[in-house]
Amino acid sequence: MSYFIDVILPIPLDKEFTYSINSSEAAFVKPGMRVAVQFGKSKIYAALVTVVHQTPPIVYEAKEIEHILDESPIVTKDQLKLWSWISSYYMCTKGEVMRAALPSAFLLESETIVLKNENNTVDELLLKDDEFLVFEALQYQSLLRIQEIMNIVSKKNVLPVIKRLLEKEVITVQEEIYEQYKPKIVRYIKLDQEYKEEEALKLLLDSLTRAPKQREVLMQLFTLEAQTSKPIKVTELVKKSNSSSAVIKTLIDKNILEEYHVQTDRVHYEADTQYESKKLNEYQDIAFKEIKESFNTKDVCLLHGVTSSGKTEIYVKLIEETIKQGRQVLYLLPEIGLTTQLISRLQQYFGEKLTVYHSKYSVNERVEAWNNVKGAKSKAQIVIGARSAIFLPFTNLGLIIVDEEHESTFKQYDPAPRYHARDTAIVLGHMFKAKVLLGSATPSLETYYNAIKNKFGLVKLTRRFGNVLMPDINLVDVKTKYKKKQMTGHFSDTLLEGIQDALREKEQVILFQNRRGYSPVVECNTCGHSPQCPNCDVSLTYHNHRNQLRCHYCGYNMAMLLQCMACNSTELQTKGFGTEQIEQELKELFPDYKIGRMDQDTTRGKYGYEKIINSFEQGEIDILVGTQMLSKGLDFRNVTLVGIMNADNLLNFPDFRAHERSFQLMQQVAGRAGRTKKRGKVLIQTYNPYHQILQQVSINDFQGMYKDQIEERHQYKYPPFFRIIKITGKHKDYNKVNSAIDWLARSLRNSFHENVLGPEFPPISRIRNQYHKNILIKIPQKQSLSKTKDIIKKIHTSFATIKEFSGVRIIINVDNY
DNA sequence: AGCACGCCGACT
DNA sequence: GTCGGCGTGCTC
Repeated sequence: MSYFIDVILPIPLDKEFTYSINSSEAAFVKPGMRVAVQFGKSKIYAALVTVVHQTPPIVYEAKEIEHILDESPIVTKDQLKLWSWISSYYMCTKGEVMRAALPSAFLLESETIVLKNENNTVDELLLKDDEFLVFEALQYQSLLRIQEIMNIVSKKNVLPVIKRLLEKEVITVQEEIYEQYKPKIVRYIKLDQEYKEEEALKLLLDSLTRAPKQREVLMQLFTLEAQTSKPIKVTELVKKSNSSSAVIKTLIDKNILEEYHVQTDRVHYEADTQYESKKLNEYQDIAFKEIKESFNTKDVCLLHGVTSSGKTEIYVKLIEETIKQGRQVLYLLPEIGLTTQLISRLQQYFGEKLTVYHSKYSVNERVEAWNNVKGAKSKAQIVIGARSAIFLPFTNLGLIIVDEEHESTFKQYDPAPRYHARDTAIVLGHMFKAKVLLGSATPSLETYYNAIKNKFGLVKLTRRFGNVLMPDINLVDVKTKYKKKQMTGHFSDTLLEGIQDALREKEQVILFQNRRGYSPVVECNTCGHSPQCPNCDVSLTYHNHRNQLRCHYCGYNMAMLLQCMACNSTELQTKGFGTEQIEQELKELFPDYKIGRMDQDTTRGKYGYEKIINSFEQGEIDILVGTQMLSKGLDFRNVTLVGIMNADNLLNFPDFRAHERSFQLMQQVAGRAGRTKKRGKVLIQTYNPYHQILQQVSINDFQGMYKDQIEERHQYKYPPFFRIIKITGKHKDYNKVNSAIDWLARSLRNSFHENVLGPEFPPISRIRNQYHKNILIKIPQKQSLSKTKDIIKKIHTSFATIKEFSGVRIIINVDNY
């Protein structure tokens, strides 16, 4: 009897592949295990088994697998179900989902290594120069990696060289695969059984009088053993006894000491004093009860609570109840780097039961978290993480919390799968019959619509914690301020007075400017030319700090020009402003105060955020200037003034969500002000103070904003009334994308008629030397989603057969918002 | 995605 | 004349 398995490979191919296995392998292998398989001529991948069966493939001979990689499945059936849902809903391959879902340590790949061919004598004269270099290197080194060969011959394409050397039988090659995950082993030490008797011990110590070092080690070991019942680490003993590992090795060799190894986890928190969770105030308590009530009839509930209303405490109560039932909790956050404050708070309540999972953890740490979740270990009962945490192997999920539900970072944009973690979490919750709580001070229109339409429960929390008042928001009309000459740089007199007042009271100030760098455009005063990025269709942004011009899309940079590239005029002018310029102006205006800046440029590195946040918290910084980052869940006690430098560039963004986003962003930033007793103040500078959205922001009118925006969405056929799929073509040749996407749009129009928008070049049509062109497909609610996707797939397939358009990359983005 | 195979320009 | 550029097609 012959056996076969179907596997998913971690590459963007739509098919599953069939390999053959023998009967003993068939008895062992189960769906969800990884197997190493050869794919193509040389590559070996870790593939994931989905089905074990006995149907031989018809048109080809199945290859055999290399070997089985796991003792037991690492991926659960539920996960495979979720993967399928993601791949069909977001129109990507299962391989792409696999790549996103598994910690990279599970995705082994092979590497070709080059060895000397021992059973052949080489005539060196027959070798060419680069071949000889490799041959010579092999005389000193037993094996070479491709990377090393590249360095030796200083070429990037080394395959022809290797091929020729193989033909001349100078070398052999091997595929080396390795597991990246290495369990962390700790060496412990104890006294050999033989010396447990006091008599024997005494004799031993006497015998060591002439080896004082060894004696000292033993004495220390006794002391340590007396102090604690825990096992003693070798490293600890070395340190305490001031000796070396050599001494200990001698003792081990003499069979006086015995060493043993234990596998431990890298990630663990000290289970320091566990705080009792705080008692809820009356409003929180009502909200808590309402949420539970809504969970009786609905699976999803929206908690709409104004900024600093104490949503976290409610989450904590819900988490407590869920883990009491022995079920797991998933807590999703938009960006984990920004939320150390929240994590340490949760750690105080839940201590060891909490696992943090995100991309900045090492591959090994992630594997451990994965295994702990899979084994339903108590230390992973609560998982807090960014969007990729939805891929963990939960077995008994009871509650999912999606905090800051409106955040766009929940949607993955660039590599496929282009999934939305909030929406996927709802599907995941459904699979486990778990409850999903969405929390936000400024819910997204889609979610709020679902809540209004009774699809989700809706619970409101309108009071700030401790009855702190909502901040007082004022609009400052900079147009008249300029006319009346009441502006200093980019600051209106109103804003400056506000800052001075706050500083005088020893309070802190946050200033928001949604653009980094010094100025986004540099222009020649004589000829009007402005330096552009050579790879992208954008002006270069001037960064004063490094005196550089930088492209924010591809990272291209050059030294700041001294004269215009077109006319050699030395009169160059900067236009527009970013955080850097605000920082500089502030330094001149308030030389006695410390100014901090928080944007992508200052938060590089693992602890970039924390450094700035900490020093702001400690009061080392008086005024903090920053971009969007400032809006995300930071909790500063002493901030009483928030200034938004320029609201207009938010509102004028060419996107159907621009208004909603602006509202959310400004509300969130405003929410940073006045979190304690004193009422906070917010000043918004704008050229357009009568703009509807700004008016609504200023009076906290979420309902009004919702009503207006939802009407516009309805009128212009946008979500939640229509679904949207965006199709983008990319190619380095402008004409090629242009005609290819036009063709695609025409075919799509045959099926979807007026619901196909475009094709259109985006405002920035070239990024990294690739031209982009977009098509938008709007899908009415009554139109079947799956049929629509089938049609799109069919058109895509026939598109792919047209030779003329080959090389044009097509990106399909479902719910591209 | 990778990688091999195959066809055309720029160099020893 | 070869080297190496990239377009094309396939992978169980």
